[in-house]
Amino acid sequence: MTVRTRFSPSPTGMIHLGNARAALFSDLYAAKHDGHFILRIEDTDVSRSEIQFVESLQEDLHWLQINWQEGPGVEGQHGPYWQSQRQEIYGKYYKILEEKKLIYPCFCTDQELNLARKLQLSRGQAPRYSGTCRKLTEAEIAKRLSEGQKPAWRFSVPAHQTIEFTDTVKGLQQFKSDDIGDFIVRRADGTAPFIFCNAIDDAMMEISHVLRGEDHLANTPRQIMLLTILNLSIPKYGHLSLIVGDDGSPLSKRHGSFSVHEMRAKGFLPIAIINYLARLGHTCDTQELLPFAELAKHFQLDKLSRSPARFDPVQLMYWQKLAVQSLDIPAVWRWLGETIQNTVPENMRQLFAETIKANLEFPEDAAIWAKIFFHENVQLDEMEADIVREAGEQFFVEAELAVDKFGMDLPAILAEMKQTLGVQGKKLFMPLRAALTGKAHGPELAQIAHLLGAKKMKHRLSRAFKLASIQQASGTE
RNA sequence: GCUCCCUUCGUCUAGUGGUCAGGACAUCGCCCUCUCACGGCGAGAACACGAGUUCGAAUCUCGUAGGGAGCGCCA
Repeated sequence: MTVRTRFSPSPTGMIHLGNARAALFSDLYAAKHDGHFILRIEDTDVSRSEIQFVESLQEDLHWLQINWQEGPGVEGQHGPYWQSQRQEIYGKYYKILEEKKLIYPCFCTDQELNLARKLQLSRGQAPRYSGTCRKLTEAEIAKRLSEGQKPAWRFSVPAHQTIEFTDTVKGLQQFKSDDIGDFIVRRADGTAPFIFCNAIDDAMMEISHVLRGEDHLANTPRQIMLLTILNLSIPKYGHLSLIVGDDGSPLSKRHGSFSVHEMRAKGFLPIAIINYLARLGHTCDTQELLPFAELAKHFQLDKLSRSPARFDPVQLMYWQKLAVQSLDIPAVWRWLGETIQNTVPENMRQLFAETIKANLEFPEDAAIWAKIFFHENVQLDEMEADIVREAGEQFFVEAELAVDKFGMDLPAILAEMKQTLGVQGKKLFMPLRAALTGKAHGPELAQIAHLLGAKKMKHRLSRAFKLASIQQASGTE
């Protein structure tokens, strides 16, 4: 059997980490089995769908390296891949259902429905369509239609049945049809709602495996009923447990920014995100940072966890660090982005990227170093100023002399200062580091020296000298 | 309220009747080292609770508690 999976977002917002995970898993599964991954845009809710979201969604997916073999921009055998363009397909099935008397028109208004729901809820019952319009006679229906009322159509859920299926993640599932109310399969305006078109499209597109959020679990028996009655093929369904925030509640803006778009803007690397996601609620038998193709090889449906997983930003950062370190220098340079690139002199690019790479998590970290290296002065914080004062005037006198003598050759400078001052180790390096960079921590000093150049080094050392002498003057009072 | 799903270190998880309950991230300590990071070594840290089945239960059964989802002319 050819594996065909799909991701079917509705373009009502930016793509989220949870969505991205469902898409990723679907793609990984297809890739693992040399199948097709299909992107289908479920834009049937015209009022909420926006074209801009369709575009950003595709962009985000591509950025994550989630690529579809059929879908928008990649036409295939089973198009169109926009649900809004598939409405006539559904018409055919409405006809069959109507002929078989499996659906009926419902004239109930929103108010009536809401009232009934509230009543049932207050009585401790599950809110379910009561079946008012199911009992309508032909004559009554004809009368209402002639009055110009526009009905929605509901599926007559059969009584006393058990719908069974084996979820590829959660195992055997059983639902009683008596727990399921007659649901709408066709809106009053003639369009098909999710439950219907999603199932029909999966069948039409010959989807073999559906991986979707657990929130769809209860929809599954309905869709199976429909497909069974229409004699269409039923995909294997697997329901992914949801991702929750660190407090166990559903992931939301409260927990930070988790739209793929924002993560991208922040500087997350796609490889970091997909490696993290592939190990969230899924066991991967290796701990290495893997490219997409490798991730696909290691993806297994039976390694999917049944329990909800917490999103852990710290663990994500681990993958981000690995991902950054795995980048080669040209890739680091590109990743830094234009703003930072513009602050680094052309001939310094290679050295700059090499020097700070190990200290980077995001491009914004590089911005700090670019400022330190290429702006005129550095600002010392209290701790760094203390280090400078403690070293004393003489330290910086000697340092300046050494720079005069050896330029930016730091090993030589250090050797000289070791001689003249008789200090070494931390006492030698820290004051220099503080004076030159304004920070107690950072990359290799020898490379920093080359980034700064002798002139800037002298300038900063003389400023450090002044700082140290003020301290000495006041200290002798 | 009803239906369904879930419950192993702080987090992600391995584990399918007999394990010193394993790994990763995080934390802490040591080493490496001019600092941070990297790397190496090590430590602390978990079977939600209660019954039952069994010679033996994280593993099977039933309850309880807690968390989540669904119950739309949204998807």
